[in-house]
Amino acid sequence: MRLVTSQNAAAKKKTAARRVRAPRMDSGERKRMIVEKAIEYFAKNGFEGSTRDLAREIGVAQSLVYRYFPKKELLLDQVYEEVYLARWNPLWESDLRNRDVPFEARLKKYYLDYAQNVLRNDWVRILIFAGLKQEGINDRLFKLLHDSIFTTVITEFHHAFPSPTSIDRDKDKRELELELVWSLHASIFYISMRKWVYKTKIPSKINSVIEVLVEGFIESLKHLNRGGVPLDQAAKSHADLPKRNSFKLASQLARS
Amino acid sequence: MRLVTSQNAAAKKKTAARRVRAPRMDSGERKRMIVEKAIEYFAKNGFEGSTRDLAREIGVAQSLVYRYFPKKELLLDQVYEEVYLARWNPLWESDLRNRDVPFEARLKKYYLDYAQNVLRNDWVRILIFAGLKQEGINDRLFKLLHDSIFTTVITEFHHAFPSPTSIDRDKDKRELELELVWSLHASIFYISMRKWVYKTKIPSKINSVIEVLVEGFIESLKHLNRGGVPLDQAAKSHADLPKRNSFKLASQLARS
DNA sequence: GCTCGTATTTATCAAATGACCACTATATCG
DNA sequence: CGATATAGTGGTCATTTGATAAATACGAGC
Repeated sequence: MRLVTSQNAAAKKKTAARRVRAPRMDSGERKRMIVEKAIEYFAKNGFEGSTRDLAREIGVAQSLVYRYFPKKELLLDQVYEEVYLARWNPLWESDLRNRDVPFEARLKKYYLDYAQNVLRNDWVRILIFAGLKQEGINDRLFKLLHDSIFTTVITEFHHAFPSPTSIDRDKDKRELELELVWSLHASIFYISMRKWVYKTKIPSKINSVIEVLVEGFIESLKHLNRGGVPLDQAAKSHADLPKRNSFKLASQLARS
Repeated sequence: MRLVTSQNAAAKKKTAARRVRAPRMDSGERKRMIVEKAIEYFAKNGFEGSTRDLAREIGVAQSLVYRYFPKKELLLDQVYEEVYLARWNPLWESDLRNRDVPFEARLKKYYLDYAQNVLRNDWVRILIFAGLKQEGINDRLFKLLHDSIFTTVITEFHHAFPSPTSIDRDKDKRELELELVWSLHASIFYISMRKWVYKTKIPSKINSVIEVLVEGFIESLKHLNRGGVPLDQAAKSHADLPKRNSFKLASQLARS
C-alpha cells in the first residue's frame, strides 16, 4: 500500500494531469481560504496531515501554502486560534447573571447555546488533537470556562437556592461543587465526542437530553448542599467498600 | 529545527556511539517487551510515532521491531487489543446485579473500581488516539459497556426505586435514562482526560468526587422518573427560550 | 571448542514530507 | 499596449520513515 514500484511512480508522473492554475485571488482572501480549509483538513486528519494533501484539497500548489504560512506550525497556530477564541460568546456570562430569568432557564439556555456553537466536528476534534499533542495549549480555554462560567453557575445556584449552611462552605465542599459543574460540562462534551470522535449513534433529541442533564445537575447540587456527603460522612458512606479502593485509586491517578 | 546542515548530519553520523548490542532474549519475552514499550510510547506520541523512535526507547535496533511485527499496523493492533480487552473485569456485571448489597453501594463500588482500572494514562490516550484515527474501532468496547453495564445499572435502579409509572416507560424515556448513564460515564472519563490529555490539575480526593457523582446520578434518575420532564412537558419547560435553539442545535449536530 | 540456529544489527531503498527558490502568468495602471 | 507588481507553479533538497535483506554475534548442544 505504501510501496509503489518505480514504474508506477513514473507512470503516475506522466499521467499526472497538468494542474489547472488556481484563480488569482486577493492575498487576504486566499489566506482566509487556506485557514478555513486547513481547519477542515486538520480536524479530519490530525495535525500530522501533510501540507501537500491539504494543498490538493484547496486546489492549489503546495508551495503556495508556504507563501502565506512560512512554517506549518504557524498555520496550525492560526487554525487553533480560529477555532477557539472566535466562538466564545461574551454574552454567556452576563446572561447567566441575569436574575430576571429563573436560574434553571438561564442554565438551559446557556448549555443549549454552548452545545450549538461549540460542539461541532471541527471544534471537538481540533481541541482534542491539540490537547494530545501539546499539553497546556487549552489552558486559556479552561481558565475562561472556569472564571466566567463555572464560578458564575455556582454563585447563581446559591442565590437561587439559598441554604442555611451555605455560608460555611469549606474548601472541600466548594471543590465538589466545582466538580459537579465539570461533570455537566463533561457530559455535554462527551456527547459530541461520541458523535465526532467515536462516530457512534447519538439520540436525535439532543436538546431534551441537555435539559435533562441540566435538571439532574441542579438536583445533584441540591443533594450535595442538603448534606448528602458532608465529607465527614463521606468516609462512612463507603465504609462497606474495601478501604484499599480509595487509596489505590488516588495513587493510581497520581502515578500512572 | 528540522533543517540540519549536511555538516551537522555528517558529524552526527560520525559521533553516533556504536549501539550496545541488546541482550539476547527469548523470542516470546522480547515480543511482550516490545508491545509493552509500544503501549507506553504510542500513548505518549500517538500512532504516528516512528518505529525508530520506539526502537530507541526499547534500546534495540529498529529492524528488530520488524522481526516481530512485519507491519507497523500489526503492532498497533496488538497495542490496542492489549490495552482494552485485557482490562475488562467480568465481575463488574455480576457484582452490579448482586441485590444483597444496596444499590448505591454497588454503583459506587463499580465506578470506583472502573476508574481505578481503566482511567490511566495509557488507556485514555490510546482510546482517544484510536478513536480519532479509525472510527468504529471502539464499537466493541461501547457495546460491552452498553450491554453489560449501562442496561444493568438502569434495571437495578428500577428495582431499587420502583415507581408506579415505571411500567409504561416509553422509548423516549428509556433513551433519556440511558443518556444519564452515559453522562455519569462521561463525567468520570473526563476527569481522566483532564489529567492525561489536557494535563490540568484535578482534585486530590477523586474517590469522594466519584461518590458525589454517583449520588447525583441517582438523584437525576429519580428526578427524571418523578416526572420532572415527562417529555410532553419538556417542550413547555423551555418555552421561554427562543424555539430556534432546539432546531438549530439538532440540525447542527446532524450536519457538521 | 566447534557448529548451528536464530536474535540482533548495519546498510540501504523508495516514498513522503517540510521547506525553499527561481520561474511563470495574470491583473492593473499609465 | 507595455510595464510592473505579485499570486501562483514546478522542481528540488535534506530529512524522516516504513520496510527489506544481508551480515553478525550470541548461546545451546554435541
